[in-house]
Amino acid sequence: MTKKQAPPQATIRRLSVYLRYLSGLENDGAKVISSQDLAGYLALNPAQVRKDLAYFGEFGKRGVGYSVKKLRDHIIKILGLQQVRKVAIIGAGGRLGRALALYTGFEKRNFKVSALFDNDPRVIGTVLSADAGEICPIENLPRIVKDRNIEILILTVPAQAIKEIYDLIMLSGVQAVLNFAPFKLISNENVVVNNVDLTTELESLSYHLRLKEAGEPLPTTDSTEEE
Amino acid sequence: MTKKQAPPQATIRRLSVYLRYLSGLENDGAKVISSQDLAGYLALNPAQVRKDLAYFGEFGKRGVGYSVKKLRDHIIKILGLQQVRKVAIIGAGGRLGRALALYTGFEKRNFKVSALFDNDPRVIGTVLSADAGEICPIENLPRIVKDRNIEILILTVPAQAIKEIYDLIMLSGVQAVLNFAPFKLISNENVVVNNVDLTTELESLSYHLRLKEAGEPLPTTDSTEEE
DNA sequence: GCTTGTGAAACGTTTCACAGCA
DNA sequence: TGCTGTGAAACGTTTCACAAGC
Repeated sequence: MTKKQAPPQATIRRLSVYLRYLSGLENDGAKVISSQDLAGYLALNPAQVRKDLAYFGEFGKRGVGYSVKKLRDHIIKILGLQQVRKVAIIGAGGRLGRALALYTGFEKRNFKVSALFDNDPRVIGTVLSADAGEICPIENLPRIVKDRNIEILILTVPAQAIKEIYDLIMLSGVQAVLNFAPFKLISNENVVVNNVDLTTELESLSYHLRLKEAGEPLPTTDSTEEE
Repeated sequence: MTKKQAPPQATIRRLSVYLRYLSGLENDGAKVISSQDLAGYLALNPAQVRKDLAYFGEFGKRGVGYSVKKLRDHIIKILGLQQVRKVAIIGAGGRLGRALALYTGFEKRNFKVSALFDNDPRVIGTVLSADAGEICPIENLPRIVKDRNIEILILTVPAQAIKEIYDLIMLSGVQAVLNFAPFKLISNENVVVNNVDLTTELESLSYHLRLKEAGEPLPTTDSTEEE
């Protein structure tokens, strides 16, 4: 095995998808899976699956495939999912924030919503779940993040709130942010940011609708889509 | 001007981001913006901004920049946002579905939630908003999509529901899907799909946290997507 | 002067094709 | 035989660098 280079971001995301599929396979009692089968299910190229996994070691057996259980355990380790990751939601009084605060799917995947924040006095003090406790004022973010060892912040605030919270986030020392707010947060050396922009998702779909309206029953094989 | 090739998917998404920024600029009274300034604000390369725009025409003036108003209008046309796009939510009884059904931000961007679906008898018949009317049984999806000219479906259903709804979606003739459900839907020639996977977003952040724990340097990346 | 539009170069990711091994 | 692991090729996107034009 030679010197490995850093895996692409896309590889990390696919690992997460492989993991979910492998968990299902294990429940069904499957012992072994080939890159062919894994790729087929997810509409990927088998070589890509093998490359993705090879970034992290040699997990397969030639002529056989990958042990479902062993591969699953490896991916859990690679993604750092053995331990519970504590999460806080900023903007917990809004619709999306509340929905995420009450969403139970995170716990199944080892993420625990452990604090809630908002700046609206009407919701501060409200209790949405036992684990997360009451909604706290945003000013308390740095202290509470440290007290409760929060590792990930989920942002669901309106656009104008960014000015108010950016410095507090940086002060908090948190290292990862999942941003649903309608502005792009840039990763820096201290904080990794994943941006999810619902408007952009809908607008990119609108673009494809417009393309079809414009009538491109095509001579050439187009395939404008991605994952 | 020579033969244009198809713009990358990433370009389409950036157009959506440019559009939001341009709208803000216009409110602030700005008349002209350079690729330099636009790129600076969004942490992009100026050449990339120019290339993105050049896929669709020559909108700028050399030595000057781009007219904020004209560029904004162009992007609206490119993305097909002049007209209202009707949206339906499948899984409107769940937490995320409800939050999106009640979210008012879509309307501001010209998307109108015009129908709601669920398969839970306890929520069918419930009215969440005047425009969307009452929550309908999923069986009615194909008929209602056609009756109300729904163009985009938003999926917020649990994993096991896919078997039940996949054929109904294809039958409905809808051409675009925004999928929040924890399985990957593949685009085909009839339907474009954007996948947003909350678990994958969190797990990729967990990977970066684990990297830092292991004491490795961080390549600053960011994401979106996807897919 | 300044900024756009664009070929060409650089970079990154995916796919191919096959050696190596069970 | 069957499937993995991997260099090399193919492909796609981003960045550079500069000619063209205001």
